[in-house]
Amino acid sequence: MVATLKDVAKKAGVSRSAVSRTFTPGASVSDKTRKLVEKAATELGYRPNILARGLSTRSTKLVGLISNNFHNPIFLEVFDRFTQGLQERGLRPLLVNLTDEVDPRNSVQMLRQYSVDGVIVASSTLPPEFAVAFRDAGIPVVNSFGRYSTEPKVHVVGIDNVACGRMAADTLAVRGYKRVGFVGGPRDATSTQDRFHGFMEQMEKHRGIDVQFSFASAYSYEAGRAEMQCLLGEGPLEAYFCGDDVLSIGVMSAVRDAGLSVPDDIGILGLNDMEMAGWEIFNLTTIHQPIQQIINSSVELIVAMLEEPDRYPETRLFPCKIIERGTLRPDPAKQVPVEA
Amino acid sequence: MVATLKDVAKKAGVSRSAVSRTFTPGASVSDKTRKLVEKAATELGYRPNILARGLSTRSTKLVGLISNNFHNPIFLEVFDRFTQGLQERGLRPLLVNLTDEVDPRNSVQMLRQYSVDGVIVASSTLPPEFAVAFRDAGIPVVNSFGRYSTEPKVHVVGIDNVACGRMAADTLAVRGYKRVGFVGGPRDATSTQDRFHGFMEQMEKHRGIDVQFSFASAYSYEAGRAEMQCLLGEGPLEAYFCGDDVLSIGVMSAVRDAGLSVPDDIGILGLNDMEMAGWEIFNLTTIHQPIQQIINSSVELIVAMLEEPDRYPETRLFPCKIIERGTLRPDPAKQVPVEA
DNA sequence: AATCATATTGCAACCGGTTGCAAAAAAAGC
DNA sequence: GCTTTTTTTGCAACCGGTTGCAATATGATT
Repeated sequence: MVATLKDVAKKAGVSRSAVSRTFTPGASVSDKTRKLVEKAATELGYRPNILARGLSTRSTKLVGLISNNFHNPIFLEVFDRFTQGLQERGLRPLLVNLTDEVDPRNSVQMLRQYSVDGVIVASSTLPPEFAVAFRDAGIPVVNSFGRYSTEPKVHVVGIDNVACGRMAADTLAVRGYKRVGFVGGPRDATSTQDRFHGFMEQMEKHRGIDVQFSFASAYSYEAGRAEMQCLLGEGPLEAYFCGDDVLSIGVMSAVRDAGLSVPDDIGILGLNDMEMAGWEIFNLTTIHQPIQQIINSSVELIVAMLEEPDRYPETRLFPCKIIERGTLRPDPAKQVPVEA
Repeated sequence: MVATLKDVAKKAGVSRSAVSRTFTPGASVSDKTRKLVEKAATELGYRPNILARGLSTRSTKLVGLISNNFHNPIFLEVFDRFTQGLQERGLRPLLVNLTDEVDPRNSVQMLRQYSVDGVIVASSTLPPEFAVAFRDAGIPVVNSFGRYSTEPKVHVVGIDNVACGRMAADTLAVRGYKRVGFVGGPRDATSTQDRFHGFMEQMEKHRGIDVQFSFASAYSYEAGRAEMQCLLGEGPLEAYFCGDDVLSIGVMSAVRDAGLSVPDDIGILGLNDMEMAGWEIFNLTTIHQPIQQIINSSVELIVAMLEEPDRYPETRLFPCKIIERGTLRPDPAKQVPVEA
C-alpha cells in the first residue's frame, strides 16, 4: 500500500542505499541520483518510516510526556506549550496519563518498549525518585516543575518553591496582615512541602504575626473549597496563601459563599498565574510561575541530552514574581502618592 | 545496554523464535521452554521492543490524538479521558497540537511516518475534510466532536449540534424570554453553524420572540467577554445562548462588569457542562455534552477499526440534556407546586 | 514396537530502514 | 593519456523483532 525504500529504489533504478542516503542529511549522493530518487519519491508519495529508521539509528524522535495532573487547568497550558515546543524541534510527544500511579516501573518499561529518545516528567506532585527511575534505565529525563536538590540526579527545571513560600510570607507581612494561613496542596507533594517551609520560615522573621496552616487533598477547586469551609468554621484569619491558583479559587468560592468579601474581609494570594487568574471575576493576586520559560528550557535541555546523554545533571530555576490584582490589600509601599 | 531477543535466546539456550513465541499470545511453545525463556527474560529485564515488532506485525499500538483546542478548559477533560481510555486498551496516544494548522497533509504524512494504528481527530472546529484525509491515506480515523453527515465518509462521534440549538431555543422560549440572542463560537466551525441553525430554525416556531445573533472569534473567555461588551453597547437582550461554557463565562463576566445581574437582568445558557460550569461562582445553566460517553465510544470505535479497517463509517450521536443551575429563570413547568 | 497424528522447534526470510566497506566511477594531477 | 586521489555507489550485514515452513520431538494408537 504505502511506498517503501525498495519501491523507490526500483522506480529510480538505483540501490536502496542510494535512496536512504538521499533522505539522510549529509550523506554522500551525487546530484544526478538525488534528482532521480527525489522524482521517484514524490511520484510515489514516499516518506521514510521513522520507526524503522529508529531501529538502526536508535533515535525515534519520540519523547514521553508524563503527567499526573489532568484536573488543574494550568496543565492545559502546560500541554499546549510542551507539544508546541517539542513539535518545533521535530520531536513527538507520547502522552502518558499517570492518574493514581506512583510507581515509575510500569512507565519506564512501557516507554523503553517504545524506544523513546527521552522523557519529560511534568509534575510538581510526583516524588523525585520517579524521574530518577528513568535515568537509571538509561533514558534521558527532565523533571519539569520538580524539586531542586543539592546533589541532583536528574535535570530539574522549575521554580524555587521555598523562595516562593518566602515571597508569599513577605507579601502578606508587608501588607500588614497579622493573622494569616497557609493552605497547601497535597501534603506529600514536594512543591507543597517546599512552599510550606519557605512560608513558615520567613514568617518567623516577621514579629507578631499569627500563622496557621492546613493542607487540601489535591490541587483542585473542590479541595480548596472544602478545606476553606472547614477553616471558616474554626474562625477565619485575615489572609491566606494558597499553594495554587485553582485552590485559591476554591477557597475564594467558600469565602464568598459564607457572605464574606475578598479582599475586604479575607485576602487571598495564589500561585501560578494561570490564564484564569486574570479573569475579571477572580482577579486573583498571585505569584507568577514562568511556565513558558520553564517549558522552553525543559525542551532545550531534553534536546541537549539527546546529543550528550551523559550531560551533568543541571538544575534550572526561574524567578517568580508577584502579580498584583485584587485579592489582597494594596502594598502600602507601592501606593500611588496622593498629590499634595 | 538493554536486553534484546537475542540475548534472551542465548541465555535461555533456545532459538530467537522460541523467545518471540513466548511473548506472542497464542503461539506454540512448550511449557519447558516457556519457563526457560521467562526465567532468562526476567533476569535480563527483557521486554519486547514494540516498534520493532510493529515492523512485522504492522501494529504499533500508537494512536494519533489530534486537536487544535488547547485553550478551552474542557479539553483538559477530553485529554484526560482519551489518554485513560486508550491506555486501558493498551494503546498509546501520540499527541498532535494543531494550533493554527488547517491543512491535514502534514499531519497525515507525519503520522504515517510513525505508522500509527489509527487517528482520533478531537475537535469541533476543524472541517470534516480533515478527518477524511486520514481515511484517504488508509489510516483508520474517528472524528470526535465532529459534524454529522448524511453520507459519512469517516466515523463521527459526538452530539447533534442542530438538536442542541433547538433544545436551547425551546429552553429559552419556555422560560418566557421574549428577546434573545445567540452568541456563537467561530463562524467557520461546523459546531457553531449547526448550533446556530438549530437555534434559529426552532425559534421561528416560537411566536413573538425577537432573535439576534453574533459570533465570537473563538471558543474562549476573552472572545466571549469582548463580544458581549459590544452587544451590551447595542442594548442588551433578556437572555443569550452561548455556544460553549467558557464563552458563557466570558459573557457573564462582561454582564456583571456592566453592573447587571445574571439571571435577573440577563439570562445565560451555556453548552458543554464542563467541570467549571458547576463551580458555585458561575453556577451555569448549560446543555450537558456527554463527553465521557463520546470518548468511550470513540475509543471503542477506533479499536474496532483496528480489527476491521474497512468497517462501514458510522455516526454515533449522543443525547444532550439541560443542566439546571442558576443562570436562567426557572422553568415554569417544573416549579415545585406550592402547597394549597 | 511400529505407525501415525500432533506439538514444538529452529532455520531463514522478511518488516523498512541504515551504514561500513570495498569496488566503481569521476575528478585531479602530471 | 595514464596514474592518483576523491567521490559515489551497491553489497551485505545489521537494528529487534515475527512467522511460514520443514524438521524434529512428543504422545497416542494399535
